[in-house]
Amino acid sequence: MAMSVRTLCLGVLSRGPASGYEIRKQCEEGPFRCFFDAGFGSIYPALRKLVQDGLIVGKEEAQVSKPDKIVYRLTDLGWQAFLESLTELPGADRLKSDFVFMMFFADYIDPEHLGKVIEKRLAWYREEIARMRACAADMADKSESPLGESFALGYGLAVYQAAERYLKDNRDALIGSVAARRRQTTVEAAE
Amino acid sequence: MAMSVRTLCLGVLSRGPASGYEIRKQCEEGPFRCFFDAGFGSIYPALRKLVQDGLIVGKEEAQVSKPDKIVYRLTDLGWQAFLESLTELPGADRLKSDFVFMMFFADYIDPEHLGKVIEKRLAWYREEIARMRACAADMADKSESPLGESFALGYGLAVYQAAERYLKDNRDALIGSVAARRRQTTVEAAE
DNA sequence: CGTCGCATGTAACCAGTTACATGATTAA
DNA sequence: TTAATCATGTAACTGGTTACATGCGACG
Repeated sequence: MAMSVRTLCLGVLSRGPASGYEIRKQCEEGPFRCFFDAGFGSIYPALRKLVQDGLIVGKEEAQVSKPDKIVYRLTDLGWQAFLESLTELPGADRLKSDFVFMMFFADYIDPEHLGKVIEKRLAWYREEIARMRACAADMADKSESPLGESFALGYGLAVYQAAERYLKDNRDALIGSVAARRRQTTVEAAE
Repeated sequence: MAMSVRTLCLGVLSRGPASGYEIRKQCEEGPFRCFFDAGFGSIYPALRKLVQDGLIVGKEEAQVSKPDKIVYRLTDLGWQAFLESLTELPGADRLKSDFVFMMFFADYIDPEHLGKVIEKRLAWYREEIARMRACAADMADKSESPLGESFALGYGLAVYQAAERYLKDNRDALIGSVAARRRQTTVEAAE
């Protein structure tokens, strides 16, 4: 299965009709947040393509004190394509982390800056974890909420918590060691 | 800091001279493996660009019973650029996971296929964890190995282990529930 | 005698990002 | 009146992937 903005849109629409703007919102805020990202610049063209291919249909809806919006929903063909995509094998995960790249070269980073960077990441993780917890609580309220959604959310939560814990537990040792090594090399250079 | 193949090459070369081919190998096998990925099609052009910009220099080296290779190393300017890139703030991580996308819609997946997919992912995690452990052991042998490298490796290990554990602990419940719900809806449809 | 590993590269392609354009309404 | 939110979209660009081209030596 090649996860692209295209399949992402099908997935979001399988949960109910939505406009392009709302799809974007769900990527930013909903349970999707941690795994997917797509900007307007990729969503709108994808939606148009999906309409062309007959996988979705759009209906313009007027709103009070808001611009009109085009609400899309899956067609039978769209449902078929979506369900079929779920029978394939998922491709490999791809993680691109500037942060880990940086940590990899921590020895070259000023300990003070290093501390700041890790602190910031830690704060970010905590925010994300809180958001996910809130999302999980929301889900628990609704009975008959999809099993997959809570499984995926739990998965993300487990991973984020592990990352948070690792950073919390190892940050001081790393920063301390880097600082110590720096002092040492400074002394050596002076001799 | 915008992590790109360009900065990736600088990072790899900061650990010692290497050819384009060797850089690729390190991305595939070394401690970089879990965080970065780049093919020849992006590495070779990046290297040429870096030479043009004066950040690295290449020297052709003959080898016995192997094709010649071009070994690159950082120039002073290259070191400067690399170190400076480490003073910036890292961008947000981007994870693209077909697997989590699929799990999100587990309710629509045939339980048998679901089991197979999760099993495969679990096996993959175990392989990766073993590889990382071996890599960590290698590092421990060498004294004076960079602190950042083991920190980054430990971080990856922590995350992968958490993912593995979550999958192991929750897989049966998920598959069971999906199967049960399917049976139920089948019965309801029959009525 | 085939094919795998080493080694370098190019060209076409594609997906997605960024920046821009438009415009109404609402809250500070 | 300024900024923010809702809402849709386009055009240019960038970065990276894929597939191809080339060639030698080793191994089975």
